[in-house]
Amino acid sequence: MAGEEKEEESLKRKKVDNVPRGMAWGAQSFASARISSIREKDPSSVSDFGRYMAEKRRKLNVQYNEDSSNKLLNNATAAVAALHSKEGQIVVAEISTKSRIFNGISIWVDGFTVPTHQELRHLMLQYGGVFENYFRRELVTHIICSTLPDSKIKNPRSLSRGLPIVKPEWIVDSIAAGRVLSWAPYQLQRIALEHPNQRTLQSAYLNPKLDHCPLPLDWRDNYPTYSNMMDIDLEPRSELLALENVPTSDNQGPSSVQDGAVNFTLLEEDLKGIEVKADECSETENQGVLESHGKKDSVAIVDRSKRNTGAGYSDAAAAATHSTLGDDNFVQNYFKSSRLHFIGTWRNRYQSRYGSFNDNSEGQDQQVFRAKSGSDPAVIHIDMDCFFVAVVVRDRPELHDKPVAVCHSDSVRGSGEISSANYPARAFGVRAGMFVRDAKAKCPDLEIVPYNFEAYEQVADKVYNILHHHCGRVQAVSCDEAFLDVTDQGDPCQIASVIRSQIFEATRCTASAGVSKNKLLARLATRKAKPNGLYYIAPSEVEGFMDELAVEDLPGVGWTLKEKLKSHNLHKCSDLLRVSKDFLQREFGVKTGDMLWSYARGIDTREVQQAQIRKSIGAEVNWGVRFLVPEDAHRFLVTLSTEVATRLQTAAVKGRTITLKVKRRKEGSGEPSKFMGCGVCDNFSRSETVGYATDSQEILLRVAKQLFNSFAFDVRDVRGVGLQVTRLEAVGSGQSLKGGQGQQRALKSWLAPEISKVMLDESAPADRNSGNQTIIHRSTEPLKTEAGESIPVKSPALDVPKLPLNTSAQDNNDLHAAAESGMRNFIAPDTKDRIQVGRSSTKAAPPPTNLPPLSELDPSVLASLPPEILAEIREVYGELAAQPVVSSKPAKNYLSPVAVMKGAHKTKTSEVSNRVDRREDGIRRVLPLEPLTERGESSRPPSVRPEIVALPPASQLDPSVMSALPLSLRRELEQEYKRQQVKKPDKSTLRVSEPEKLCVERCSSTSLEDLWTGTPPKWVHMFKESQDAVCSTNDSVRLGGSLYDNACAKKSCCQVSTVEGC
DNA sequence: ATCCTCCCCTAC
DNA sequence: TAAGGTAGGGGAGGAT
Ligand SMILES: Nc1ccn([C@H]2C[C@H](O)[C@@H](COP(=O)(O)OP(=O)(O)OP(=O)(O)O)O2)c(=O)n1
Ligand SMILES: [Mg+2]
Ligand SMILES: [Mg+2]
Repeated sequence: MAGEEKEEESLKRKKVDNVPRGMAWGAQSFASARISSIREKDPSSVSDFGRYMAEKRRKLNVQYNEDSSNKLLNNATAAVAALHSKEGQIVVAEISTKSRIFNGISIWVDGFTVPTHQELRHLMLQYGGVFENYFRRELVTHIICSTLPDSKIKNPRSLSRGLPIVKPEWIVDSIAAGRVLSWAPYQLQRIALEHPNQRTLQSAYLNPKLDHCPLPLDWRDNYPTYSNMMDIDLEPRSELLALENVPTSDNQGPSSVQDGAVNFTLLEEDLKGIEVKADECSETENQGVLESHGKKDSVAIVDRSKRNTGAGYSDAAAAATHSTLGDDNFVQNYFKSSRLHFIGTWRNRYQSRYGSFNDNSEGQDQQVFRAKSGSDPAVIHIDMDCFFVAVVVRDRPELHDKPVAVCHSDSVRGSGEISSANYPARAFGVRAGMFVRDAKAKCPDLEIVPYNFEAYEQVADKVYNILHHHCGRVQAVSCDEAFLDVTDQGDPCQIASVIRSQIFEATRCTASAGVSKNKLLARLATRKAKPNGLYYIAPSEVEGFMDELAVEDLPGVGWTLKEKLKSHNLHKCSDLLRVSKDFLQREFGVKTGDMLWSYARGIDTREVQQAQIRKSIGAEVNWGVRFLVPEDAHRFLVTLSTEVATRLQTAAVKGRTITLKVKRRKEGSGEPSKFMGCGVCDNFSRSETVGYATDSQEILLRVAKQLFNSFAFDVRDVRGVGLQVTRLEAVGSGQSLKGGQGQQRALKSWLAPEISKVMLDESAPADRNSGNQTIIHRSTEPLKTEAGESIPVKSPALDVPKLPLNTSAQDNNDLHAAAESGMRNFIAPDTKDRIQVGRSSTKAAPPPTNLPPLSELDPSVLASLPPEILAEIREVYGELAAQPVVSSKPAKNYLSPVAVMKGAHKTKTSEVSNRVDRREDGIRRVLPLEPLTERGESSRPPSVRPEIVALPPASQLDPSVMSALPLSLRRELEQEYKRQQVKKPDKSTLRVSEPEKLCVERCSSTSLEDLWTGTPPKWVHMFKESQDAVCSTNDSVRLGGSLYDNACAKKSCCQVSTVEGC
């Protein structure tokens, strides 16, 4: 165990910098600055600005509301579905476009509620409202709270400064009523009044100062010293006390919010020097809430985990209560307390508020103008000093000279990580990322303070309001850090100085600032300025400044690159001047080499970018991940896919490529040194590209399961799982499809096998321990394709051929649709996830009577269909059904990654991604597919990509299937078969996976007409049932896994990351 | 050449 | 106990 830890420690990459630096020249005392300077500057513009920003944001019908850290997840979609189940998709579609009843309403949910956080979040999202994860007075219009004890609000209305505190039934009832009901009857306060005892308690919690301090109130008069703040610290508080001192009218509520002015009152108030004493919420109170939730959640699981425990898990007790095994809402509860999740999602929350303002849409004219403008470019970099510590410590004056760090754990033996250390602590060598036990070893008197994420959020908000007041070009780097392009705005140092002063006055936290001519130098200057300073690097000083720096001081040079440079005897920036750019590019890559060469000279051409289009959305958990049986992993994937789907929906984007990342305990490594950590792991990732951008949880889950199973790992070794979606497209941004021949072919090819697929899935009920399960349902004869190829029967991989074909977005403007779709499983699983379809609704032509009602087609399923198919569906159903997208590239074979990995076909696309799998001999690792592998290798040149033909062999197509199809489709289908028959058989033409054959067979034995009966049609039900089958693990898969492991062990060339941690 | 895919690296 | 996430940049190598 000790050795294990050593290994981890040695593997851990640590960055050792952040050495405290001396006060910089140009540093200015914040005390000398006056907040009033802003007000004096242009009071009206401030107010105009606030209103403008609010209006901008209000216009954003896209709400980012990233991250579901506060929510319970499990029943979320169920609740939504329950509300909608009767309406069906079309109705929901109408809701999404016409019934944005919560437009302008932004809720924050306090404590445990019914519906849960997650459910409320979904509801708000669906009905045009906003769900805030972190409370901020200026953003929230209503606080939702079920019960008083949970809320810990003792005088809700008073402490919330007029924000209504409303029971969640208000949300539910309003949706049911189709309009926003008055929240008054739902006020929580009424409950309070009905319970005198509680009311008495409430008054005890009242902050007298809040009641007696007339507003506006200049906090400087009341909090000139830290000693005054102590009062606050001693008072009982709740998270609801995170208030702004915003004067509120009695009738504040939705209406006053919707005028758009309320959201940025903070700025105005700040600029007037107003601060509320109760500004900061007590982290202890927050913790209490979190803990109570955690307990509640844990209780439910402990039983189950006990049932599971005992399978040799060395830390079973801990796992039972602190891992995926012991918490059905592990993902959300974990994120709720994760600092890295907080800072990782912060930017999205920021974008949701400033996004439309920061649209970066500077015309080229402007850019050219700026480029040519005579004045020197000026960039300010602002970074809060030891941010997390500073925010918490401002109310703990007794700590402010002592070494303090933020950490979950305060144990000398703890493995909690230091999030931030103040400068006294850094003098002892304490650094962010360190284990607290190591920090305490360096600094025995280190004081540990807990996190207060809502306060960080709030302070960051104030800071950015100030930044935006001074500069129209603000690039948010993180919650405590930003670049400002202040070219042509006067003395940049003066601006930076004022900003620093205002930040301190508004937040009582110090910021440091760097000023220079580009981002690189500004950032380096900030480093020099810290703490609480300002540093300016004049053009003439650049050279001398850079020479002093070590290479790792350059942004972008981390541990790895530093080591590489070191191996070339390049230690300092001045060393980099000695070598040619050619050399650097040869050695480190073109861009990296150029970066090194330029940065070493202080050259940085990057612009201050206000916003950037997101390219990926994902969530991962590498802490507390412990599975005993595949079902554990499955349940985890449900929550993970729900999380990612929610993020996609919240961001109003869909994506096509779904990537699953898995961390697996490295062979021979024991328990991680970090409690519940992932330890030393190998990293794996595999991706699948679906035919059409999706944000559907069902599809994400399906793919995730498939990918996960394809690894065939022993789930007990899995230590981390991540799910990411890329190739994002904005919802509604797709191009229209035009009708075409190919599209009709596509639809046929979709529908026919689809039915079959449904049958198959239904025939393979989930049974995770049944290794024979899949085989039972298979023919023992290889499936003969039209091309005469046979497909091996026993591939476990073929058990999960769920995905639509990978098609490339390359021909985005080429609307011709080649009919190369494969098997599609995507038939409406149920009535969830309907939002998006409605968006594109125009006028829906009445569907042909012999088609299933559109309401039975799952929009999320539709969303994943290839564009050509969608186009055809749309032709039939009208615009409502189809989101346009174009893709006509030949699809990759529709085989599961396992099959692919085994060499079922050799195109690169199908190769699965992680490096371990990529070894040349990787093909041979998995025995079950050996026959196919060999055949595939020998009979097909690598360059030949198997063309996918979704149609099963005509001989196996049950006539009843055809008759069940709409006439027009049937005709097309028949034509298609005819055409294929005529066509010269191409051996790569038809690669029907085994399940497809099965499907066809099963179809034959079933009354196909029946499939279309009922509401929803039977096949919808079948499809639903099929989902679990997807994830079933069987012995065959296991076998593959062990073989894989062996092969992997043999491979010494695996470029697998074995670093503990991330 | 250029694009795409699968990663690693970096920063907060 | 403890909450090791997130997203972009870019290199390597294959496909086109
Ligand atoms: N490994 C890390 C790095 C940062 N953070 C969080 C805590 C920090 O307070 C905040 C901002 O990061 P900074 O790099 O700006 O660090 P600080 O603000 O704490 O210190 P400095 O004064 O050096 O900026 O992000 C974290 O939790 N873990
Ligand atoms: Mg900082
Ligand atoms: Mg920072």
